[in-house]
Amino acid sequence: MNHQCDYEALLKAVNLRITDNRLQVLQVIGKNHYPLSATDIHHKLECDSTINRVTVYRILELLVGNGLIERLSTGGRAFYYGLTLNHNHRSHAHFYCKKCGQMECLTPESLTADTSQLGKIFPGRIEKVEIRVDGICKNCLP
Amino acid sequence: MNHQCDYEALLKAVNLRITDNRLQVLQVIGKNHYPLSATDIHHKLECDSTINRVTVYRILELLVGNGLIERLSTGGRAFYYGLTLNHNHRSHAHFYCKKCGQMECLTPESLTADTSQLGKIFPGRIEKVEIRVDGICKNCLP
DNA sequence: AAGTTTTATGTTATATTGTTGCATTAAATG
DNA sequence: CATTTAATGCAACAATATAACATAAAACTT
Repeated sequence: MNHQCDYEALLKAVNLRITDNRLQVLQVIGKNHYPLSATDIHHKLECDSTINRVTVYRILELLVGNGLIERLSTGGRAFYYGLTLNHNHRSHAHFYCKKCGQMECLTPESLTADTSQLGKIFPGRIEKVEIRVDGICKNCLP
Repeated sequence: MNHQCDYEALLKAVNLRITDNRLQVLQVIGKNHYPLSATDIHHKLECDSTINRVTVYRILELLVGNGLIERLSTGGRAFYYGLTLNHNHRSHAHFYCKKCGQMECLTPESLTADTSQLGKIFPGRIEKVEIRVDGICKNCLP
């Protein structure tokens, strides 16, 4: 979503060391306009580097834990990852095509949730609200 | 959610044969007041029957396919299953506690989504909208 | 700068969840 | 009752993620 990010700065901001692998993972996620799975990311990186699959998982976990990326669940079995919302990346829902497995970002306007009541009445700690639309994307429609 | 269901009638209504295993799976899901994973369901059934793990998965798939139950994704790795919405079971969001892994149904009022725009502008086929709140439930709060 | 500690990465093994293929049992149909 | 079809069980497999331990790289200490 956010093509011009300074990924070094992002890492620095949360006190993480800057390594090649971390930058590459962030870059792949950042320049993609929809969320990717760990396998997607690993495949993209394998083209020009030799990063290990497990390292990808570890970096993803680290970045999620530090709030730089977010982990989305899908109608399928894998998690997908996208850059965390920021000033030029507002909260939005996602569409998951159960045929091709691709995630798509929906515009913030197309689907909005009113969470104002929830915060008042729910007794636990709320960390995030995930809205996902499942179906068949236009490319996979018969 | 819906304790007094006639599960035989539900199966009949969608032209599925009535078997003991199917009834038991439906009963477990139906009498539970929050969605359960396949493993949860299997464990509950193993107490007084000997149903196979794979059979549980197959029945769940069948029931989802026929619209009797719905499959929810969580912040974790397993799918959870609950009875499909009906007249006394309105559409609602779910809360997932990432500590104990339990799902909770939220009241329909506490969180509502406006999907009116989406249907108009989205070019693919929309099958469902899933809203999940992740966090820590009150029992797991420190 | 050399040695020590800490952190990041790689490698292999394992866990979890779900699915497939095939044999067997049970039910429905003729 | 014989034949076909459907349901279940069992064993193997597949996909995704994590854990345990070894090694490499970086940071820190003297």
